[in-house]
Amino acid sequence: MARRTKAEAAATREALLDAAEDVFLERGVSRTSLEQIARHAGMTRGAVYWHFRNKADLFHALLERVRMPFQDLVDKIEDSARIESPLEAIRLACLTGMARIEQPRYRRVHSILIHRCEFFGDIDPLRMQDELSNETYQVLLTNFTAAADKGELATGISPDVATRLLHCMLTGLFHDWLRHPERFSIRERGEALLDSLLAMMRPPDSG
Amino acid sequence: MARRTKAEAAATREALLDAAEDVFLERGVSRTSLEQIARHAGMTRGAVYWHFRNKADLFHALLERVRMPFQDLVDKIEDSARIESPLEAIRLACLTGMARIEQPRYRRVHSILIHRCEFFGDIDPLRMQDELSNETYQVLLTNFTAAADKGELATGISPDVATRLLHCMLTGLFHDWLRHPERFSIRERGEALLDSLLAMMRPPDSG
DNA sequence: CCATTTCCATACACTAACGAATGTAAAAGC
DNA sequence: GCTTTTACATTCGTTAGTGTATGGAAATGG
Repeated sequence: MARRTKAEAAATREALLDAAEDVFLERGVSRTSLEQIARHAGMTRGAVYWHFRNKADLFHALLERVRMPFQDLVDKIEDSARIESPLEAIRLACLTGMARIEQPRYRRVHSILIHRCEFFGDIDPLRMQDELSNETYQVLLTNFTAAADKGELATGISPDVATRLLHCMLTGLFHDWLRHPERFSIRERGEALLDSLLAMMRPPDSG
Repeated sequence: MARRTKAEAAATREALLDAAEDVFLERGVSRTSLEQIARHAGMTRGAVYWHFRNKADLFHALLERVRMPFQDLVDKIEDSARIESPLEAIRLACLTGMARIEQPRYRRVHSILIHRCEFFGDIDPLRMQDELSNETYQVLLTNFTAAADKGELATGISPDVATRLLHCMLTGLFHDWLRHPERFSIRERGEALLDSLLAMMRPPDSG
């Protein structure tokens, strides 16, 4: 086979990553061979070993394609809503996050990470889940604390409890949805649950 | 090596299952060989292939050891609390479930199922999670519906929303805890969150 | 326009793991 | 007490997957 142009080479690299996404989702990471990935992309293992060192390196590249700068998302939210109300900032942050996660590429990669792979090489899904979990927890906590200071939380509901409640609800919703993403829209159901929970947290006279 | 008595044979079978639990947790299911399991139990692969057909059969036996009859748990709860209040029945069911899950054997097997294995053979962790999820959802829904009929839910909170909120919170708490079971007790933190959420759901005058 | 590099295909060696076959000594059954 | 069965250990053949080495043709740079 002949050498490709640079654009073609970049295209086959993307095709390999796309194929890996497909086969990983279908068969699980450990059960898929590099041969299967190459065949699914219309290539051979030679192409795989040219673009990536091994399966772990390929997997790492898969994650890189969806690496979302979490702090950017937080900053954007805070810029637009910190002047108004912390609870509204929380609402916007959650909605934006869910909208992003619903995009096919993000959804598929998270599905692979959580349901289709055990830890291997230098990649530990548990650590990645943990980091994301802690980040959202911290953001929620600071905003709920600010909300309490502004009197947006009902008496008897501490920022700590509010944070843990919402945090658990979000991760639970995420896992339930990820098991069957076709059954419902996480953005729609998430918004309903989020609004219900936030309404229950507000002081009784603010309805 | 000589033949063992029936009791000794049963003991080595349990030892093999114990060893499998250990190695599965440590290395993940797909990355552990039957040789490693056998060695960890002080045996050889011959013992493994005598007691089990293959790795899938061994894994199946692992699950059988913790197979909890969910309906029994539900019935026991309903027997003891259906006469009083549906919300109290929910509370008891959740507490009992969390206490059971906190036992080492249940915890370890669930950790393996969720974090340490991809689907393989006839075992699909997603299907098992889904069944458990649906069962708890149905139990919660019927009890929350009964609670609404008895006026135990605040106006504006439908049984449907209440069910989904608590259900998401429980699965989220479960996943958060299972990632680091040593960080906190799911029973203690779960009870606090559960009480907070149920308090927010009750009509305002019932405090 | 020529040498070199690139992008992949093909071929090869090597290993880990499986499953079956076989060996074996003691326990169970009668 | 003799045979049969059990409960493993040991050995062996086979295969799937990996990583590397080599080949080749076209693109790229000068």
